[in-house]
Amino acid sequence: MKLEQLLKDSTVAIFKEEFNTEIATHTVTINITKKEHEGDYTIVVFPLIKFSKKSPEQTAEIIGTKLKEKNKIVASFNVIKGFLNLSFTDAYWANRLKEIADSKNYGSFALNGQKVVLEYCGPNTNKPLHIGHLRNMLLGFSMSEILNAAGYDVTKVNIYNDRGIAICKSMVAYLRYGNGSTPQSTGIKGDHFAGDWYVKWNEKAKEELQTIAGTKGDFDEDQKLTELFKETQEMLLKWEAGDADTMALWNRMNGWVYEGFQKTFNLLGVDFQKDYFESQTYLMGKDIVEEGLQMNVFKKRGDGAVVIDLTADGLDEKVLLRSDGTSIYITQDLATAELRHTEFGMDKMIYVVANEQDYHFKVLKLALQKMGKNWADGIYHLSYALVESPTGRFKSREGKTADADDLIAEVLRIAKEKTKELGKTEGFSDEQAIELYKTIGLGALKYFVLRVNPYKKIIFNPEESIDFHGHTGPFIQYTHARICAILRRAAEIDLTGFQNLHNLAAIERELIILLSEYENTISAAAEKYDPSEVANYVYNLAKTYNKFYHDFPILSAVTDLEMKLRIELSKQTGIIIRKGMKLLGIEVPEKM
RNA sequence: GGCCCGGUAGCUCAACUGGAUAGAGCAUCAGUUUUCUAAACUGAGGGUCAUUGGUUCGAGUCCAAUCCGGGCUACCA
Repeated sequence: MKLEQLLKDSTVAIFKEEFNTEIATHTVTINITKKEHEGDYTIVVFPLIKFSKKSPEQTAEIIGTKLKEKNKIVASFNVIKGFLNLSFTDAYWANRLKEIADSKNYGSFALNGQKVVLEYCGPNTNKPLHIGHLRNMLLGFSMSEILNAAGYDVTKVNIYNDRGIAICKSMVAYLRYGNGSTPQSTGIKGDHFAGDWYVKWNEKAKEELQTIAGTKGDFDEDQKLTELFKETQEMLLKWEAGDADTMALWNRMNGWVYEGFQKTFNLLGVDFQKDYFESQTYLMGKDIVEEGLQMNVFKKRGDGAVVIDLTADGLDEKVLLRSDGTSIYITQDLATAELRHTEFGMDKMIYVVANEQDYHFKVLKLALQKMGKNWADGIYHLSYALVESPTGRFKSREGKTADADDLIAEVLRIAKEKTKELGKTEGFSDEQAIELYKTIGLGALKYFVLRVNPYKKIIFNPEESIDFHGHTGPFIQYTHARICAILRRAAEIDLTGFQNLHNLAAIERELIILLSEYENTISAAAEKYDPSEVANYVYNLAKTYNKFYHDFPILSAVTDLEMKLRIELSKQTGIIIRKGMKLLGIEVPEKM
């Protein structure tokens, strides 16, 4: 029985008995008691006084007295203004720890029968992954772990933007200047290799523009005047016509890119159960548009374009199909959504995509809902803000790219340097040491990104942002390593009966309460689609443990029972830290 | 112009969705190792929660207006 629920139900019953009124369970608000006051949980009685028709103090006093009478786990209570602070018996908390220790799957909910399709990453194949993808991947992966723990059946999918003018630019530049080089021959990672030719294309186009009169100074427009661009457009037409040579080159180049991406995915520990390719979906969508027209949800405009009128919903009239009958992005997305629904029959579909596309996803969801597709109610756009450098947005055109691979490499380098400095790898083999640098470096990076609420932008300064002290991944990892050290020494100790210790220190109770809140944290993170809930929870837990660790002897506790309980407390804290960090996609070392 | 999202300590972020004296970390200063890992712990200073009004027992949180910053408002993706 959940403590909160018990308190709420009891309070409702008390209102019936004492004040002869029915109150709704949700009017009883319960918080964890603030540290400066005595107590474990607090009932805020202000919302209840209109039912009790007594002063806040009197009401609190009555509820407190009756709660204590009815529940022997209530040890004492105090009333401050309208706040009823309840303390539970140490026996209750010691048994709560026992309960957590005994429950095998603490922190992973039973399957709830709901299916989720979660799309994330969504790279273009003409350039390497950048810091935005990094935030996307970390959020997406963590969200899938959290939803899994919350009982959902999650399928992770990726969609590759693998066609169009951009990849053709890479192909043309490679044909012209590549001389048959390959990632293997140059030693360049495949996605970077393809990206380099895309950069080359832009350089060459600019060179060519200097020989052309009548430019407007707008590269997006001017580039169309170049021979290079014409060649690229021809390439695109040949691709669309399925020309054998073009397809072969396209396949070859994209193959390199996927190989490169896969390395990054592996390093980060992210994965997908299914890949979608724009090249396979870009022609789809005519059917669903036709369906919408039949239903009179969409309409054909005078110029032949198919549109949906969303002005009543505060949006605009939105084109869904070009006047020449070809698909655009939204057309594909409509079709892909429908396709996924037939494939998976999911209850929720989550798109992890930057907030630049908020409008797009509103349109997508509304259009499908207006077509009467009930499953569209389960569409959720996990929108996240951009990652910016201290001087503003990272812009590839200004050469201020934040390449994901570079960033990861930099973090690993710093982790190695700092770890060696502290002499933490004594007694480690070379492989173990490298593994540790990776764990710590990635831990720092991932935690840095995930501790922030998704809708808030992140200011990222590669030199300064990665820290290993304080509110960081390595701080939490370190706490875990300390716990492991204790447990190694305590391996032989029989912990049976620890719950019989019935006088706990404040910090011990605080720790048990925190452990007790873990499942609530998972629920909150899943409901809000927000991994930062978990990140902040785990930090809080680690910080509290460190204080406990500092203030109390564990292995050399005075009594046997104290020792047992403290070891168990350490053990459970370690387990929850490991589980919580896993939800963030972060590993924790046993030594560091 | 319209719509969406931000604005909290010098910096990076919290605040249990309307609850108590707004909390952490970094940075600064001062401390804590013969005792389980000092990537730790303790203490100090640092705040007009962008501004102004409103709603109520109570507002960083809700409403209105204003000011800053960003995004969208494409038959691009």
